Amino acid sequence: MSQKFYVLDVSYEIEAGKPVILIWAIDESGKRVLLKYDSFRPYFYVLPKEGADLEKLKKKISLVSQPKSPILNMEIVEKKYIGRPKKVIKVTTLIPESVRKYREEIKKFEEVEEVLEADIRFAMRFIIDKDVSPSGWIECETESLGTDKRYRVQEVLKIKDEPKRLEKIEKPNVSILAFDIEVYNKSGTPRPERDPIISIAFADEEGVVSKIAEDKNDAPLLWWFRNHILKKDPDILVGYNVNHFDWPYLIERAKFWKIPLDIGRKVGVPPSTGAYGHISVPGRANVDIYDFAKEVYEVKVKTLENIADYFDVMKKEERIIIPGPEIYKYWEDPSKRELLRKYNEEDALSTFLLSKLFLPFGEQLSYLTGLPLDQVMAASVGYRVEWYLMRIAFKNNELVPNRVERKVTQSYRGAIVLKPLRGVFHNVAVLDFSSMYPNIMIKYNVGPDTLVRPGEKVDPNDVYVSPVGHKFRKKPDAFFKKSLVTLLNLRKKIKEEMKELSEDDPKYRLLNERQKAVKVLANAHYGYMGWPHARWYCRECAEAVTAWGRELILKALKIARELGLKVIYGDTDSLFVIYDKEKVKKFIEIIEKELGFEIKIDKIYKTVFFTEAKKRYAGVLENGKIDIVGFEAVRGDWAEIAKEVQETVIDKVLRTGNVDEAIKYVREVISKLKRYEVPLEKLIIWKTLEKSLDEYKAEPPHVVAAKRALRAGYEVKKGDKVGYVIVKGPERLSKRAYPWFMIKDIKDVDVNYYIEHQVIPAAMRILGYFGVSEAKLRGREDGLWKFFKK
DNA sequence: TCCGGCTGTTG
DNA sequence: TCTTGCAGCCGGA
Repeated sequence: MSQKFYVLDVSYEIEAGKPVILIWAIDESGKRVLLKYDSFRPYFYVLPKEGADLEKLKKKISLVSQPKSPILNMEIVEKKYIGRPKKVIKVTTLIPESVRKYREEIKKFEEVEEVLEADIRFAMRFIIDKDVSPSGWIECETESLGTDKRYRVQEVLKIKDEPKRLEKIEKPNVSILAFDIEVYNKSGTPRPERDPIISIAFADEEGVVSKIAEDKNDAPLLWWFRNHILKKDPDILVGYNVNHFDWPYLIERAKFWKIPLDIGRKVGVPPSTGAYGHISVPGRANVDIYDFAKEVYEVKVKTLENIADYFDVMKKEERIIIPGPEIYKYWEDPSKRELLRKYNEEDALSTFLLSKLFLPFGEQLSYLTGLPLDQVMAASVGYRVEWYLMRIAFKNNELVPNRVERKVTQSYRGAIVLKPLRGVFHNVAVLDFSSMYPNIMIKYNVGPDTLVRPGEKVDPNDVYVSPVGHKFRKKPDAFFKKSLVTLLNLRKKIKEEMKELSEDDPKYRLLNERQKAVKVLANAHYGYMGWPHARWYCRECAEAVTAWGRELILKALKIARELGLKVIYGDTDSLFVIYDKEKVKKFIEIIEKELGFEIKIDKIYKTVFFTEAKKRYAGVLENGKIDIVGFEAVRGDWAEIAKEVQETVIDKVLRTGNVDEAIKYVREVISKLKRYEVPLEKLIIWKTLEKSLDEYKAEPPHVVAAKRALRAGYEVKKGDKVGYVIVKGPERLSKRAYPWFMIKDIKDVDVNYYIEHQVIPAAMRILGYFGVSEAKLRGREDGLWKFFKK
């Protein structure tokens, strides 16, 4: 009988010398099962050199066959390689690990041009070939193998026929368990070989539980951790920054005590490091919520508290926050241990609540790309696009190009940014080309397969010529075009389906996440082409796309002016115009008719303000909300106090036009600073260490502060955010930068720096354009001051 | 006073 | 480890 299964993860194992695909799944009744499929075999392609004798080559390949993993089959197949038809030999073997060895050997043959698709992991190969989607459904004929002590599932089943993809949107009840650990860290950054775990908390649908270590022996805690997961048997494990902190720490501590950490669904198998630096747990999806947080760029300092606060999951004012460097104190003091427990539990709970919010999108991205849920968010944007493209390639009989090491090649020209008209404007419409780059790629059939290479002869009627001279064949459809059309049509279909549903239908929510995932993938295609690491890298293609984009926006600008629309500003695919309803309507029609692209009103500003700087403006939207773009207020590398001041000034000036009140407000903040009444946390400046400390040529403040933290015993590495504060003293500024947690007394802080270099510049950036002088802002009269300065 | 290093942003 | 264009701070010559 045919059965339906929701796929959680796909892996494989070698059983009796043969590979068996393992599909960890949930059946329609909610039973956790393991499906075994034993008739899939690893393979790769051999692309012969021009004119090579294929039969001879086959014989030569058969000679390298090894008994442990013999070459089972060789077949000459017709494929396409970057759009050109090719005859290749498909070589099938037995053991996935042997593919690499065969590749290295066969690559050396003089008749061989390239060995292709020999670097696709076996489980992914299966997912692509059988069109299986993790976080989606399959249907197949099965035979029960009953229970099996080796696997922690309710039933093991053997797939008797072929697993078939099933389009079914409903989701079974997938169980989520969140956890968080706290560790002892008296001497700065905790070290697992020395510092024990002092508290662990779990959170799920049923609530929160935790356990605190009684002494420095954390073995009981580790056993409790293991047994709690096994008891709960979650499908998805979540945590915050677990891939780079909690898991490596737990694994080290478990090693120290020789405690088995086999918390997955395979008995005796501990977590291991996966392809994208994530921790892989057999049979469960181990998901790091930090991977979602990374992409929430509205939140600058991405601590769990900040992300949870931003998404209204747990407000900062309503919870306990213990600063990292002080955690150990709460454990050492018995009267404070309950606070530590509370803190730990609130972290686990907020992680759980965030996972409910984020996972649906991750599941849809997983469904589309084919990457299992635990990998898809850990993988970078480029890899997500690439796995999606590999599925498209398989469906179109296209060979997947190998990854090639490329030097940092010459860069290319990007988009156009118009110089804004300086000042305050009312009733401004922002007109945006819809999906400009994807639509250019589709219209001009852009791709490495249609690109006319130097020396190739073509009829001028058969190609599109970009403004920078690159030519693309009009036929057949480019590989990227197929991919994009598929995505754009899918999005249309999803949106139509959504119209039939009410917004509180769970199916609506799922479809909405899916259409968002589709959009993300489509929009990343252009950037992918310009990524030197991409398999389908094509610099000329990316260059042509931006060139067509520039042409398009300039043509639109001309049309707007001819219609008498006043253009204030424009960037890449948008034009800001004074909103004249009739003219804008006409403009949209002309763009559609004459240029063949869709342009839409994205938003309307009641008031919008520009300095002469590009990519910086602020406005009040029709709904009354303030929108700030580019200015210090929306950057993460300015002190909170400066951002707050600028935001308030913008609000006052744009909404009420009350410049005097803004001045009064700034003066008050300056006075507060002088009286040390602004809390330290609003004075921290956060910057990322983009390199490791010894790579810096210069010594900017955040590097100086980072070095101080390092000397104090804190681990500081590339990619970390460093929060520093400027203190008083005679030396130059950077020498006075200290890590925020090393400041003992707020009176050590150089408030003058914050007044002169943070608050006043941030306020003046706006007020300067309303005729306010720095002297006036400081409370002095204009005149003499100005005279002396000049 | 100018330039390069550096970061975080932009669409 | 998806792209380029841009502003602005800081140190050092």
